[in-house]
Formats: sequence, structure tokens, C-alpha cells
Amino acid sequence: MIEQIASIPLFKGLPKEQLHDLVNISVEQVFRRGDSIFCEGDEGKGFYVVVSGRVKIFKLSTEGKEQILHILGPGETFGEVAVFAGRHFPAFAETLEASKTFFFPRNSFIALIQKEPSLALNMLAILSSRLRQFAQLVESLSLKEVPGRLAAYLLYLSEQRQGSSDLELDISKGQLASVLGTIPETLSRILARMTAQKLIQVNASQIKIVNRQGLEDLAETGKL
Amino acid sequence: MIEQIASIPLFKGLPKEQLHDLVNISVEQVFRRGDSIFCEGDEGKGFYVVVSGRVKIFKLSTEGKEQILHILGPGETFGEVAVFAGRHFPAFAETLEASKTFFFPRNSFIALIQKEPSLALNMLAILSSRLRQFAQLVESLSLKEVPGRLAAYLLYLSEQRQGSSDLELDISKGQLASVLGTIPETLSRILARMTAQKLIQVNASQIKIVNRQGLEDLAETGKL
DNA sequence: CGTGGCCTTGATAAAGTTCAAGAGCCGTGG
DNA sequence: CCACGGCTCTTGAACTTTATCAAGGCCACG
Repeated sequence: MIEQIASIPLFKGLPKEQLHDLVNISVEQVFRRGDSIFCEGDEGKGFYVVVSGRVKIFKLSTEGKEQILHILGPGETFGEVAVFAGRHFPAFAETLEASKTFFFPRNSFIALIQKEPSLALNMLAILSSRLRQFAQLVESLSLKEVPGRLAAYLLYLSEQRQGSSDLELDISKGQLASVLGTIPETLSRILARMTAQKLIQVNASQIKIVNRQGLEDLAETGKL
Repeated sequence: MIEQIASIPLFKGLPKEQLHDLVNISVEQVFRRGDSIFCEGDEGKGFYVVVSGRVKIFKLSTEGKEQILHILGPGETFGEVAVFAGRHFPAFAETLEASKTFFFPRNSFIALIQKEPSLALNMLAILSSRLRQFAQLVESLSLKEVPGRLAAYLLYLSEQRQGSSDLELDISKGQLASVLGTIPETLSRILARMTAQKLIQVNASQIKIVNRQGLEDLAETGKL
């Protein structure tokens, strides 16, 4: 367990002693696929780290449409906002698959921060990079149309995979639609169009980038 | 100057000694209306606090459409993301009116944080509440249509003003359109429709809420 | 009094959503 | 082993919302 904690980016560089403190205050939680972890508006008494599995953070409209804000994997944290500002969670959290998390209670964690400034700096880095992601998401949603967003997403995926052109979607197309701020029907049509234009090839959840330059232009200009 | 610094929320609760340190590392900057403070992609060697005036943070599409991410007034900070994650600014910053800022260089500030945990906690609170705002913005952009966003914005304004129904827009309608993720023409039409429906009355930058319940329904359901 | 900025209004076109129907896939159970 | 029900995904057609293009009004300021 101590190695698991030590491998979490948030806790990188902490002395052994503090890691032990963390182990002491952390609570392990196990979820099945599709379980709700918390709901928007719930009181947040602490935050979470994904140990295994995947978790989606999302907003819900009154009609039930969902907008995914993040998809988190092992080592990533969520729910910190409720720890440092306000007391309730600003969105929903649900597992995409069977998952394990560590939960860190608010007060104990804040006490720890006061002893260990580098923990605070790590947390600041994480929140900052999340703000950066959000800025990109907002830009994408309001400044680009769906084909541009999809192209940008595919290129991003490719980067994650060391530039490989053979991509495997690790989420369903319905979920992807929600990430892109649209609905499955629209995504389906645009994938079809991009295939017709020979930008990509699609085979179920396998997507191959055929014309990278074309995708880059599309992500830039938004015109398909 | 020391009183000015002491009155900034980020520095609330700091001992005098640290406030003096802050004065020593801060740089005062003066801008005229419409000046650019930094551009997306610029290297960020520190962050800013608005002393007087107002600053908008925004993204730009390739065609020139702008999406405002924040509008900041006295006491609010911006540019921190570049301090703690990455090194370049994720968006543009420009003054809306003649403004004064304090600039805090990255390294000196990080050094200070390590001495003063409550400074770190303040900063964490600020970043967290900004994340919360972003989550709301994303929700708004992807889940609601423009009338719903506008209704939500007006109600938010009303809240800011202790629930008053007589609102004074402190930004131009063109800027408001950009905040709402749309264009001036669309905003104009929707204001006209909402007036026709007797939800509001508009007189230049004066907006009066006539039917609060109706606005709330609209913000909730998005149907005008 | 004219000029430029900001706002409004109208006509048109594009993009996306909704509704409806059908195809493919998979696990379960007969 | 096959049939069934339940998913997810795809496709089509109508409709809605919003952007775009173009023109005109209002007001402040020189």
C-alpha cells in the first residue's frame, strides 16, 4: 500500500514519513463498473485518487444529456475542488469499469499540507494543469465545430500513444460523443464523413489515421 | 502599497513579515484600456493581481471569434496556471479599462509559498474555485442553449447585487455575447424575445427582471 | 455635422439535434 | 447451438438553433 501511495504523482518527492501519514489517513474503496462515487451537490469531505480502473467526471442537463469533463485513470485525483473551495462537489463521478480508489479526508489532508509545502506545490501543479485542460475544453466547445473537436481529440490520442496512427478508443463512442459535447448520432455521421474523405479508417473501436495533415488542418480550421 | 497587498484575498491572513517580502518581489504595472497584458502561448514568468480596473481572459478562434473565460476585478489574480504548470499562458489577457496590476515573479513566489503554508492554501482555494467556475461554464456551453445561458447569467448578476431586480451591465453587450459563447446579433435577438415575453425590460445597459420565476424556469429547462 | 463604434433587425444558410427505424453484436437461456 | 432481448451504433428526414451576411439606426465625439 505504501508503494501504491508513493507512485501517485500528487505525492511525488515526499519523504517516507509523510507517506506513512498518508497511508494512515487514507481509506480504500472498491467500486463496480457504473457505480456512482458521488453526485453533484453532495458534501465533499475529502478527495479521491484512482488506484485502478477509470472514473468519469461529468455534468448532467435536466433532459439527461451528459457532458464529460474528465476521464481519469490510475494515479489521477478528483474531488479536490470540494476540499479547498466550497464544500460540495461541482459534478458527478462514476466509474467506467471496476475500480479502486483511495479516499483522503479533508481535514487530515489539510493538516498534512501545512507540514509539507511540497505537497501543496504538487497539488497546485495538478489543479493548474486541470485549469489548462478546461480552458482548452471551453475553447473547443465554443470556438470549434464538432469535426474540429473530433480531429483535435484524435490527434491528442495519437500523441498519448507516442504518435501511433493506429488508435484504439478506450471509451465507447457514446462516451466519446459526450466528451466532445455532442450526441452519438452526430459523432457517427462525422466519423462516416471523415472516412469518406479518407482522413481516417474506422473499424469498431479501432481508428486509423490515414491523412494526418488533413486532420491537423481540420483541427485548426474546423472546416470539413 | 503594503495595505494594497494586504487587502488582496490571496494574501489574507499572512503575517506582516511575509507581506513585506511580497512588496519586495512585486512589480507594479499600469495599462490603458484595451492594452494586451499577455498572449496565449507567451512564456509566463509570474502571475498578476488586479489592483484597479478590469481584465478579461479569453480564447480566440482562428476566425477571430473570442470566448471570454473570466472577467477579473480588483483583488483577483490571473496567470497563475503558467506559474505552477507548463510555462506558457493558456489564454489571452487584455484590459477592459485603464488598469493597474501587481506582477509577482514565479521563483520568488514559489520560494515564499514554501515558507508560508497558508499562502499555499489560499492559492489552492482560488484555483479550486476557478475550477468550479469552469465546470459551470462548460456545463452552460454544452448543455444549454443561448437563452438558458443568458437567463442563468442574469440571475447570477442579480445574486451578486443582493437579489436586486434592477441590473446594470458592467460590460458591453458585445462582451456579454462573448461571455455567453455567442455573437452580438444572437444576443440582441434573444434580449428582444425575452422582452417580448415580459421576462425582462431592457434599456441600454439597464436590465430589469420582470418575471424572475420565468427566468428561473428558462435557466433550468432552456426552453424559451 | 459627419464619422465611427456599438447595437439591432432581416434574410439566408449551415450545423446540430430530435425522432424514428434498422443493423450488428453479445451474453443468456432454452 | 441457436434464438432472443438488450445494447450500441448507424442512417435518414424533418426541424430547431445559431451563425453569417448585409443594411440601417443610434449616439457620442471630434
